[in-house]
Amino acid sequence: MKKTQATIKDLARELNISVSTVSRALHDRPDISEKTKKAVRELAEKLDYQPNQIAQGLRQKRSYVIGVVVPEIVHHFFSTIISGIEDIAYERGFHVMVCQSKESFEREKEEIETLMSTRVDGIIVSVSKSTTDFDHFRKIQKRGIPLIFFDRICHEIKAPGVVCQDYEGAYEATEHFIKHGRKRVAHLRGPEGLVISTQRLNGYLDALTRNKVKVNKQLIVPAGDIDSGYEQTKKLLELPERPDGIFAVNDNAAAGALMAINEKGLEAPKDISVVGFNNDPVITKLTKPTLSSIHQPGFEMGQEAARMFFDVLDEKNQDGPKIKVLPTQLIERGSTL
Amino acid sequence: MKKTQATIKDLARELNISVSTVSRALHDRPDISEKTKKAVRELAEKLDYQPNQIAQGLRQKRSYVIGVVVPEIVHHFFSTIISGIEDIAYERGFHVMVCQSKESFEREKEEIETLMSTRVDGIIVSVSKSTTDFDHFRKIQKRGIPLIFFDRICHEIKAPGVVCQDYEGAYEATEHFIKHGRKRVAHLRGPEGLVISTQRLNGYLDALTRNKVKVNKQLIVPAGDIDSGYEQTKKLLELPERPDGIFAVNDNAAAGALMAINEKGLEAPKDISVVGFNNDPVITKLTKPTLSSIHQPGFEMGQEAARMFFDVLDEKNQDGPKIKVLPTQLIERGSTL
DNA sequence: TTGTATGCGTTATCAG
DNA sequence: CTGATAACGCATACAA
Repeated sequence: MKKTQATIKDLARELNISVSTVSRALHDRPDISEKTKKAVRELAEKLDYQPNQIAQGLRQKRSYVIGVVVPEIVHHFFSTIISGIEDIAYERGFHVMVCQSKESFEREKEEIETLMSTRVDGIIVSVSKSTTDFDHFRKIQKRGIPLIFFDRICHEIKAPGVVCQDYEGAYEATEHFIKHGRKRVAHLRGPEGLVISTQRLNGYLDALTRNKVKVNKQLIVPAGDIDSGYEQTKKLLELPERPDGIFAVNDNAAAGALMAINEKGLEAPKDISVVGFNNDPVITKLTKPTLSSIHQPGFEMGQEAARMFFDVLDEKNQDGPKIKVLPTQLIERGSTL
Repeated sequence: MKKTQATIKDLARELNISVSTVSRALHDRPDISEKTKKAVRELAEKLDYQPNQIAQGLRQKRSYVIGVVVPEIVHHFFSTIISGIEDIAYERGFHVMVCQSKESFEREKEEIETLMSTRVDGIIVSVSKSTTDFDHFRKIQKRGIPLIFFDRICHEIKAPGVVCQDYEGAYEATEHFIKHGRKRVAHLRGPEGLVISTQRLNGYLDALTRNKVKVNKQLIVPAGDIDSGYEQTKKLLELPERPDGIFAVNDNAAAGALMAINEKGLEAPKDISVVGFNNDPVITKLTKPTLSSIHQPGFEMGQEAARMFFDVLDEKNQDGPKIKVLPTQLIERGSTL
């Protein structure tokens, strides 16, 4: 016995009717008698028939697949977003194909190329750190494939996107320090060229200046993971006037900062307050003390990105691409007071 | 101007040759003149032609997609495995479609159903905690679709799989405690019914008995995440004879255990040693002290699972489904001595 | 209410 | 060396 999946042809042959009748019965079209519908459905059940999406896709020029490109799925934030995208996609019978750029421009280009060759119906992207050329995104649009950005969007390309209040979150965190009397607030900043880094940096800078605190460039250093957060903070603590607050571009860097602080025999938040970004459920729980952080609604961001895709697909976006901004929120824990 | 992707037909029309010639030229068949090949290639380049994988798939009864079902992509271990699978898949021109069961049996069933309807060429699964019925796996095989298990395999189904030395890792960890004079070793165990839980439990039990340490059932409690690890350890520390070592089924539970230990004013590893499982790069760094853990080769496990899939596809597995066991390794950090 | 014919983009078979 | 044609599985316009 050969193991093959049943086709409508098989059903048609067995029932002595035409394939089109089978097709229509399966789709519950009104112009088919209840009797044949029932017969078709029963046989389909019996033979465990499942429509071949490949064939359907070819016919309807649609794959029912959304391509998603993220820097790394290991990051809690990105995997949460993927779940959000899936949530909406599944409601509409779409699947999600996830690719990782691993923060490499070359890989990002390749992944997009292969997604296009699988004829995904749309591509949702968070751009890699190292991407400075954007032709591969233009290519997507040139082919008429809906393109949506999330989190790390690309201002050079006219496309819808979802971000969260990076600027406002950073502003809030920084101002929180100042309101509690901290005057030497350091910033562990993200990589240059990434919009979110700039936004968070700007929020930090503006919060300082608007609260009449002088910006000290020595206190702005790059750090994006535990190790660099640790190293950079170690250096910061050597400064003649060491910081009394640290706002980090993400929770990993903030965790590294706390390690350096503890090692130095200092105490957070008494000597130095620390705020991270992402509100990672694991990291914020494990640091000593627990880490205050700016919460980003990752799941909702994924949902929104998927909705934007469907809006483009349904041609609902009358008035050009919009960037939607989702709210962030400072979650206070042990590392601030 | 309509935005459509160029097809083989477009190339043929433009060059005044037949589609079959174009197809053959594109595939670099020997029976086509260099001149036409060159012309075709150049035009393809110019029109940015990309083969339509949907059509190719229909024709060749192959989608070039591997379906992967994991409990949750947020876990570092699983996302690492996915990267491993992708690594091998991409070499062969295959893509990976990842689904999450979210530890729900129902969702696992659904995801597998939809993967089959997209006509994936194979399915690689790590079974959910709540799965106790296995008919959906049998269905995959009944349809002739290659099925591979990894990490959380299913002994009831005859299929190839990759696991790591869960038993041996647990044995090594437990014995390590005993060799260092610990006699009251507790175990934070995983959920019942999961093979890896049982394996790790058995490794723990056997290490005790073979080293002539009496098993104390009070010291075996369930815990799989930070919170339950914390709560259960708190209770363990209330025992008249509190444990002097804790072997946890994963790093999250171990991290929770360390929180309880620190809170109680005890010190690891002096008062209690702790070993986790997974060697999560973030968790093991952040606990106080840093967490010793059993390393599992996640990336390699993914690679191996993918290789097994291709072996089935290429009909290379002459002698029935094999279960491959990858080595684990105790990585010592601050929480043990 | 049902059947016939056609085409989606590609590849394989058979002619020439 | 190249072309015509059929087929993959399905859906739809058009007939009947």
